[in-house]
Amino acid sequence: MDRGGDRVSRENETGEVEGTPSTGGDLVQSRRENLDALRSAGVDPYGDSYDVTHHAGEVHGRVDEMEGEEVSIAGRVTAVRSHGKVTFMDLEDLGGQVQLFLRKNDLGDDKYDLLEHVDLGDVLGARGTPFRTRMGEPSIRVEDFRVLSKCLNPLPEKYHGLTDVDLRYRRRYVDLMVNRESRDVFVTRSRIVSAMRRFLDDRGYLEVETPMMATIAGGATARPFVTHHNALDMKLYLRIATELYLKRLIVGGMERVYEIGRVFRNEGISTRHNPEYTLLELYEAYGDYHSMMDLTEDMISSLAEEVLGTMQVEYRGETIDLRPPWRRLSMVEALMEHGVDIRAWSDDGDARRDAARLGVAVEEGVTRGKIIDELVEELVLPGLIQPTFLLDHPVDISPLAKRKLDDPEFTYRFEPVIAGMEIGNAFSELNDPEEQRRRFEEQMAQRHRGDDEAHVMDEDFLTALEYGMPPTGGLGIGVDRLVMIFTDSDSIRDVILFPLMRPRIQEMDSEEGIDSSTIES
RNA sequence: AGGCCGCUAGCUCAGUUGGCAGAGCACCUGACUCUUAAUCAGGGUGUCCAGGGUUCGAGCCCCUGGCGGCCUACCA
Repeated sequence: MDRGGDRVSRENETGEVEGTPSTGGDLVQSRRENLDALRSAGVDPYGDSYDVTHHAGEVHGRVDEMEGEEVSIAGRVTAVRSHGKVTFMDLEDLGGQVQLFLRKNDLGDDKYDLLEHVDLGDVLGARGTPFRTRMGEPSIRVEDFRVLSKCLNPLPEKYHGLTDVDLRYRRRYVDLMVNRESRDVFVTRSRIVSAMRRFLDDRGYLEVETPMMATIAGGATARPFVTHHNALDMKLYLRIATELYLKRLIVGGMERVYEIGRVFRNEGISTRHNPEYTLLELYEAYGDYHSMMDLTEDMISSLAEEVLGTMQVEYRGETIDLRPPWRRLSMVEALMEHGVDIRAWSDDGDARRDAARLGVAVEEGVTRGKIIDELVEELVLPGLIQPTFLLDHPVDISPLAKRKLDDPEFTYRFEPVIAGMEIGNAFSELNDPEEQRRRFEEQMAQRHRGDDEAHVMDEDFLTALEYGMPPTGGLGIGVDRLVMIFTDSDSIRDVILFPLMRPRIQEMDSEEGIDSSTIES
């Protein structure tokens, strides 16, 4: 039959040509028509503020005690089941969802007919009284509703949701809209960070902010992003750590400081690495790495208890028990368990032979400590599922950590490991300015041998140490990775709202913004 | 950076040996005053990632490129 004809009956002042029915390929078109229809019915489809008294989840959960009360809620329409003169809708807000029960008798003909122009995904405000339907479903008998915002784009399928990972990251707003699990992850993330602040605030730590852009990118061994300041005509680096500034504050007498902030590392992207990530760093005057271990296990287990209600979390099918005390395992012991006796190495050749024997690739010219680090990472790390402090790192890969008094080739340093993932880094801070200078010089030497991740010299930091920094314990925690464990996420991108993605061609900035200095290598 | 895999309707996915482009949901038309992955009747809405090539004929085969995922490498 000719479909073009009866199609036009429906509200078509757009001058639709016969043969090109409005139902054409464009799903957006029918939504635009509904938008226009609302406008011509005198309804502003992008309405004014709405007086919200309750959340959907609250009504859903307490429907029996709320019966007869008047409530008004607002959220997105996620399902419509129309039965002629009665319509059911699911309305979803951040906290949950509840069913709307809309009847022609209750709303009147004109209002009820507006439902014709409500699409899946529209933001709706509804006022009415909670009750249970005959099927027992907690619902709101709606007396009045308003379209608060029109959704012009079609939503992903209700059953499978949005699973295309690329789209989930690029259009996070859609992901958040339709995938409750995704929303839950970010709510949890927010709770973790705020609980973290409370934990530290309660213990007398001061939250501070230090420069994100500086002329030296120190505090870690990593390649920085480079940018340029026009007025001063100088090169600036985006920070790779907050360490050296926070320690200057300890010198200044601030005693206990922390910063939760983004750091930027110009390195690879993977399921465990995003170029910008959130780092908690804290420093405590008069502490050391033992007090930092106590603090770490105390903090992380408390966060789990507070945010998740348990200290035993499920991660990738394993139950991880965060209750203190955590296992403490030195690097030397750890390798010994894998049949590597680093005490028996008489020179670097022995180290290389052991690495080769175990099939661990080691670059030419790297230091002995680096070889130990690689062996641990390769052999030990993947097996450390339960929380473990991996401790006493070699001195040459720990330029800011204090040397062990009884074993000067190693340092008072540890990395907390959970589920085979390094989630932090901590040490008794090196506070001897002369020793620090020698360490920096050694790093510079490595740099000249081609290691462009080696630490750079920071004269002002040395000057600060010369004023005297108290013995200090310092700790860094990779917040994203911690969130991964708390939310059972296998990719860091699942816990970062907008992870870095290569731009789609049409999103490329043609004028300025992207130039060689920000996308090098 | 290297290797492997993927890209088909708004979404989730099929697509045989190279022979008219498919399903479910969504959407459109109609029915329905207690449904809930509502149901019933009817309708397929497409730059098969892009550009070349082979072929009578390409979603499928070949080449180049784009984007993504996983693994390896670097790192936390």
